[in-house]
Amino acid sequence: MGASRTPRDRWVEEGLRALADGGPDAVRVEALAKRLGVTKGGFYGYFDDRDALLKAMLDTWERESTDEVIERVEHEGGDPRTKIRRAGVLTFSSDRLLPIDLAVRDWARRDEAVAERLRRVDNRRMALLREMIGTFCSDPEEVEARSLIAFCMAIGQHSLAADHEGRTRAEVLDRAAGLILDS
Amino acid sequence: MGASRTPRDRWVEEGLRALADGGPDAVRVEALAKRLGVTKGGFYGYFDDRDALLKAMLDTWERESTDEVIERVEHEGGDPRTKIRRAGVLTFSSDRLLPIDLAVRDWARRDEAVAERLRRVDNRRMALLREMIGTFCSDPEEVEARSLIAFCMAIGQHSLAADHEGRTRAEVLDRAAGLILDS
DNA sequence: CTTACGTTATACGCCAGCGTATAATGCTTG
DNA sequence: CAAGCATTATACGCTGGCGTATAACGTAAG
Repeated sequence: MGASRTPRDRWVEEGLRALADGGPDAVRVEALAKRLGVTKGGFYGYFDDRDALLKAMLDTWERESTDEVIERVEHEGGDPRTKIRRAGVLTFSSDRLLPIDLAVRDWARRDEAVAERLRRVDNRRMALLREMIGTFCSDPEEVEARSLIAFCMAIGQHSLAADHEGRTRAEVLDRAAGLILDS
Repeated sequence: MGASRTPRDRWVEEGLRALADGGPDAVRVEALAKRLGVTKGGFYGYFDDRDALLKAMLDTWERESTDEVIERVEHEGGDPRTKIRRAGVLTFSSDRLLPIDLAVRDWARRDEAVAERLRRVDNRRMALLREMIGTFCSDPEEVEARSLIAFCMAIGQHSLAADHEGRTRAEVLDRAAGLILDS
């Protein structure tokens, strides 16, 4: 048998890159083919149509941004605050996952199926936050509130264009994290 | 002279609606015409091309989401916490402005000119937050941190799909606002 | 070396959308 | 009422993108 010269995964990978760069509308079969250095000839051997690729991309994203992140966080251990920051780093400092995450969030506002997937992912992340923050904060209402704040910060900071008058964003974020994560 | 049956503003308005619903790629001249009950015939009397419409839309959005909001907030008065909440309500609870705002944020990640506009808008909002929070918090570092948190919450909450185990989002948000805005 | 099979290239029909040209329409003013 | 002019409809050419069909290609197995 001829080996797969452009395997299914390469299409998914390139699709995720296009999604990150230009949103779902930028995921064009022929454009991906061009970037892969082939024509779209082989594409329809792996996928029924463009929509099947989009689904496969979301499958990959969902798996990578939950199971793999959580597994690594649990495996590497550390105290709760360290775990929170590490989960944040793994998800939201990744050049790979972060832009995809942001694109998916915007996509979810227009596509109910995507919104459903995002809800699954966010609920797992939120559960992790609750667990970690719950170890040093006893009021359940406040645990929930702080978890929400932490999550909103992790996402929102990347959608925010404001400057900070001499301070760097990282400095302000560090101070903000202190306010939320210190009991 | 024949009165303008479909004035320039109607095109901008319908364009903003399309942007809110489907992002910049959904702003299609012929689709807007259909929704306006006309053909695209008149469009090119007002705009050189589709790109000119996009610019006009951003002009309108920029004006409405800064000058008009700030003017109303300043005019209606109240104590700082009230003003903050009112500015948030005006911008981020508006069925009209909120979806446009979120769409513009995503757009800005891919278009430097849009990012530049967003930076102007966000800096003005951030200045308002700083001023208000500065009235009950003396440490400038902490003012900046709290302002960033408040802003991230205002935006981020709408991109977040997680549930809250029996509580409503509004309840959790209220508690979170308390943590940030109480000195 | 040849065959068989999976992969890729090429060519096609189709539709959506942009921008232009030109004709029809309907106010508005004289 | 008629003329003039802005607005709108219609028709066109063009491009890009989807999905299909078929032919060329290359590699592994016999």
